Amino acid sequence: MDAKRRNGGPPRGGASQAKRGKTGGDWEDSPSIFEEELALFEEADMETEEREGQAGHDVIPVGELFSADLNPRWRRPQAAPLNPDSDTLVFQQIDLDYYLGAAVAGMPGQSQGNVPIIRMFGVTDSGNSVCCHVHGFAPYFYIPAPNGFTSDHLSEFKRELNSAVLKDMRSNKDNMSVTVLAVDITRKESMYGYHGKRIADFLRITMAMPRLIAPAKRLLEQGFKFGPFPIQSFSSYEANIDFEIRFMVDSDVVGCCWIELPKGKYRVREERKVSLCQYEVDVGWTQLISHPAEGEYQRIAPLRVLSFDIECAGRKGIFPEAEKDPVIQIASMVQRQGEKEPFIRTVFTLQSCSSIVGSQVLCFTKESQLLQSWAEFVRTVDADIITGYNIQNFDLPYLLNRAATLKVSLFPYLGRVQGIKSVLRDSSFQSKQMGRRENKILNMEGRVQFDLLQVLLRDYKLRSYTLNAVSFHFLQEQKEDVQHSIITDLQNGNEQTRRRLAVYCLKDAYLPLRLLQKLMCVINYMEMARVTGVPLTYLLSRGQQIKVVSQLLRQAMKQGLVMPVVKPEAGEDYTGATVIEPEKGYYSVPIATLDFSSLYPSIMMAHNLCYTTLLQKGSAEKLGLTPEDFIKTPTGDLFVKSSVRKGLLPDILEDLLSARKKAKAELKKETDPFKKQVLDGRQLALKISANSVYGFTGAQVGKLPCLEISQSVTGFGRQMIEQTKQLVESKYTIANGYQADAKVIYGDTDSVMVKLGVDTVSRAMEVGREAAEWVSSHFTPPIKLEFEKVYYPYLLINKKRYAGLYFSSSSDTHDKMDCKGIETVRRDNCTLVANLINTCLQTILIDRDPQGAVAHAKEVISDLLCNRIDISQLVITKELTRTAQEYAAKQAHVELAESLWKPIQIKVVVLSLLPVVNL
DNA sequence: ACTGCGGCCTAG
DNA sequence: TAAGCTAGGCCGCAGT
Repeated sequence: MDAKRRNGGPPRGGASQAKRGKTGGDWEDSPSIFEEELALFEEADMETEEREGQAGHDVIPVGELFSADLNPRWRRPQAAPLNPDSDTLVFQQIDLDYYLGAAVAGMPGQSQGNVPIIRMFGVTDSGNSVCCHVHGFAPYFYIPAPNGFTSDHLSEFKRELNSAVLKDMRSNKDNMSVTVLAVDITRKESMYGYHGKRIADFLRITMAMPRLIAPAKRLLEQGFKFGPFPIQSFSSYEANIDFEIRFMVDSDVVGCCWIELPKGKYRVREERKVSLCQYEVDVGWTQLISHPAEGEYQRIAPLRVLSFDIECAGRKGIFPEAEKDPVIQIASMVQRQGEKEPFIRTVFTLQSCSSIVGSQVLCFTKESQLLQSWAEFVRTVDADIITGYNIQNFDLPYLLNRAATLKVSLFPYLGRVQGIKSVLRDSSFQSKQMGRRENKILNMEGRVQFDLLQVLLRDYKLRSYTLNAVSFHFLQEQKEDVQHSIITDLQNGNEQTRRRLAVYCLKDAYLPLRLLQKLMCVINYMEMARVTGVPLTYLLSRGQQIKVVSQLLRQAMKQGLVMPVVKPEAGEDYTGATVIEPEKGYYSVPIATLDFSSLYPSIMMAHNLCYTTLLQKGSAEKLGLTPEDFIKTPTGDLFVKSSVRKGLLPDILEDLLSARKKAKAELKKETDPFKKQVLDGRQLALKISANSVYGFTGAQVGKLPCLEISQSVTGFGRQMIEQTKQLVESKYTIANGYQADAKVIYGDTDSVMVKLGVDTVSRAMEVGREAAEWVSSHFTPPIKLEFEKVYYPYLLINKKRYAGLYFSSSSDTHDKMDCKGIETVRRDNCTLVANLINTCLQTILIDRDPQGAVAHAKEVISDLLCNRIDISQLVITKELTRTAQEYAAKQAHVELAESLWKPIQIKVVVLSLLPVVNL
């Protein structure tokens, strides 16, 4: 195995070897479909722009020379002159960070020493890139003012804290003298717990730099003495907020929103530009206008998305190492967001390469030239988004290490800020949800790295994450057929064999673009950034919590509430949802399914559950509240009603869900497919966000856990599903004139499956709808039970394991066969088991032929026992999914299942399924 | 043969 | 320093 990973290669081991057949050797055959596709791009190009043309079939023997002007399309459109006195600058911000730098004269904020400066990168409607330095915003946090504190004490407090922080510094390499910029008294209230709207004095402590917040907080916590006050320990508020988030919340900027710099309010940098962007400007942080993503500001700028893929020539059987094995090709495709096709298609090759219609081939004689030129290409194209498959953990690190080995000194400047070197770091990211994940991180200021593999790992549960498998799954398309083991041979062949490799490489750069488009990743992620208010990059690099924090802070600020810093400590788990004991069996009658829509969010809204409404022990008495003022939840926790105070979380949830309703309504009306996609992405983001609020309150090792909220939510849920069962079973009875006594045969968390005793799907739908409406009337809005679907027939195997034919749109034909929890949907089974069970289920549910299912199972098992089935079908996916990353990175072979999945076990699986079917 | 437990993955 | 939640089936394994 010479070079590439991620090629869904053949399993190792004897039995499957024979099936390989089609390896290299026949590369003189007719052009592949992909080549024809490339050629079509060429034709389209010619039509649209005769004069320019991409000279797509050109082969450019670059050799020692490289000019960034080789192709006029590489550069962004010429930027019109910008006059800050008469022109307003409007751009969509896509990346936001901060740096420490010297203050710029005329800008607000400290003028001494290094100051934190927010930097926004973005693109204008005309496709010009912008780098905007935002000045004057400084980090801060709060502490409650001690008793007796007045404004007379401010300067003393400030002085003492400043000197304490200075003394605490191990080294003061910036030679700072001022660490505490300001201390002010403000009227605030803690968001944790209801205490009678008791607004109190808080000290707002502004620090010179973000990294000074933590030591200041620690010193104040440890016990701090100043002036006449005794030594005391201060709890802190909002001292754990990322500086970017702090800025965005305070300036009402959300991720990927449009920013307007009004004329006369900003300055243009001509000389002393530090970025490669076309416009570089300075602005005071209060001068910029942030537009909410509504109306015309829902649009997306023509961002440049660059996808690339590299090939390296490894040694036989050794995974390529950047210190030893050369990079031989880099294919790149660049597409403007919203367009259908990439407008730049190019491949950089080492040694000569025959032409490829529809793409530009640049040939280099020296690898170092190839690398340097590609870096130059990236800077020239000035991509906003960089994508590819596993670029984060393979391609980019490899290129960087290779360039370092070859001492290509100009290579590692891939960001948009001049002079900032891209360096590699290791990071480990750990969460209960995703386990520990080791990642490499490469800084590329101003460009968003959008590794498709990472997106898929986050958002999709797949059996295999190889590019080939993923492409097949989503696009019904596969990679070009080149075995990775022959890559080195292709390279060492002639310009024809290298051409074949280049086509392969181009396709690997093209597929991520196609997938990005098909899955609407860019749009969906942007909408998520807009809805939750975090920068786009956070969505791939951070967890769920930061999104809730961002929303919480925004809502809290409106009401003068501040968020406490809590020390994380794990405690006892709390009780979750109820799963109704299933009446296992095969049902040849329609089963109606009723669901509470957005159960947990609607519980929180209906009962006003929030940090700000929680009555802690003794609070009710202390505040003299009457029983009408608050409720007692099923877990015995107390919360004030919205008549006393409306909670923040219900507010957030209402905003999210009403925005979702709006998006769905607009979606219905919209005809433009592109705008439709945006709206659909938005409603999805809104739904996900609403659902993650509950999880946030229950995250014990989190930013602000509140188990009273989360356990009350699940407590209400348990009560509701129980009550729903009772209601349905008490109303739909023979005694009440119905055909039969209804029976809830199963239910999980927010749903009940009801046998209504009707014999047709359409009747089940009618009664189901009616029942849902009637049950809903017993609950506080916005809690609502909805009719969702009918299963007919229905096979209930166990808790969380069932299958059925799913009817919802029509009562005549089923939409699909729905399988939950069964081997067919689990990724820890070999495909043979999944396929066998799937076929059996189909036979049982669609053909209604359980005997046939048994016969089929027996046949497969006997085939297996007699070695009539290719053992390669027994390849397991368990290893693969667990270490999907390493798999993709190393092209690890999957193992044969013999050790784990013996035929006998398949028998067991099948037999556990079939008895339920009344054999 | 049974039980308890950890690992894995799913349902919701 | 950063990390959404619990319920629960089923497998393999160790101990009795």
